[in-house]
Amino acid sequence: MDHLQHVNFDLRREGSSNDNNKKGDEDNNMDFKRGSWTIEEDLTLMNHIALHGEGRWNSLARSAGLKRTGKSCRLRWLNYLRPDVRRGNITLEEQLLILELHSRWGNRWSKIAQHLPGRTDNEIKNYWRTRVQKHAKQLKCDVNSKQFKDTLRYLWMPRLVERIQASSNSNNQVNIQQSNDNIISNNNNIVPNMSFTQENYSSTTTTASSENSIGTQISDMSANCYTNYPINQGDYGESLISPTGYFQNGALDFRTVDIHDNQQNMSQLLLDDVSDNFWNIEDMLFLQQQLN
DNA sequence: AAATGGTGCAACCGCGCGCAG
DNA sequence: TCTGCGCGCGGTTGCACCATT
Repeated sequence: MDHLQHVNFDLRREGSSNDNNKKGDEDNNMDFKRGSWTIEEDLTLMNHIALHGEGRWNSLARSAGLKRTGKSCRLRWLNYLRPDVRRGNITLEEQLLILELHSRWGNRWSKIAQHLPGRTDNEIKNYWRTRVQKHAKQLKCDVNSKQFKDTLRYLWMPRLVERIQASSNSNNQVNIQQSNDNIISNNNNIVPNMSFTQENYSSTTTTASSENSIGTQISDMSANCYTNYPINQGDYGESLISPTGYFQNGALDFRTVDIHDNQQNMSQLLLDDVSDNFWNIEDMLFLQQQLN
């Protein structure tokens, strides 16, 4: 039960308090339990939401008999217990989408998450901080610098597209419509018509590594998100598939790329770091090709 | 085998917005 | 208009796990 690995951690926060109780927040009230959620608490919350739906989190927490703040319940539900939440490795397609959308919107994690089915803003934020910022740090440049943004935009993202295309060529095509019919539930609050027990608990909190049909189908779907995935476009004025226009019709367009403008920067990056597992040997060769 | 350091990620925090009264 | 509450967002924290020494 991989997803429960952290259930008992963070006990240091148990019972701690803070005087800044403002705006009606109950977060710092000593009467509320803090720290890791137990299986029993999870089951209580899931069953209550299954019966009564979500929202009005403070009163929900009270009526469910949970000694938790509404905030804590909401967070637990949205980031962990929702049936459609998807955890596990961020796929290449999702990485590409995150980079694209972040280049457009910045740290608007929830907005970005709306376009990655099953992914939470917290998970995307964690991905950005642990992966992308790490690489910026290793490349000795600020994550918000033009240098690093250019690296993402002109080298990392096209490279991801190449990898996606390479992998999609070797995989069977997926019936997107079928996936769409069966899966698309992002942005909707799903209240399954079932109650949760300890026995079916694990199957309701899916992980990406599990071979359940939902995880597989979502993965299949995301594999095609740059070609024909009918994502909810929300407030996009133009195509979500190619927000910045680099990937029109699924094809790379380097017309706007003047790699030589960044030649000095990129050369310095190459000198600075060749050891990272993201910028592997293949990537280094690719970068050098672009610079020559 | 033990110690140490790095990483991933769940959970917490403060802040601000929107809405109802 | 003002006030309080509910909620969501982005940033931060710190433990468990894992790899390395």
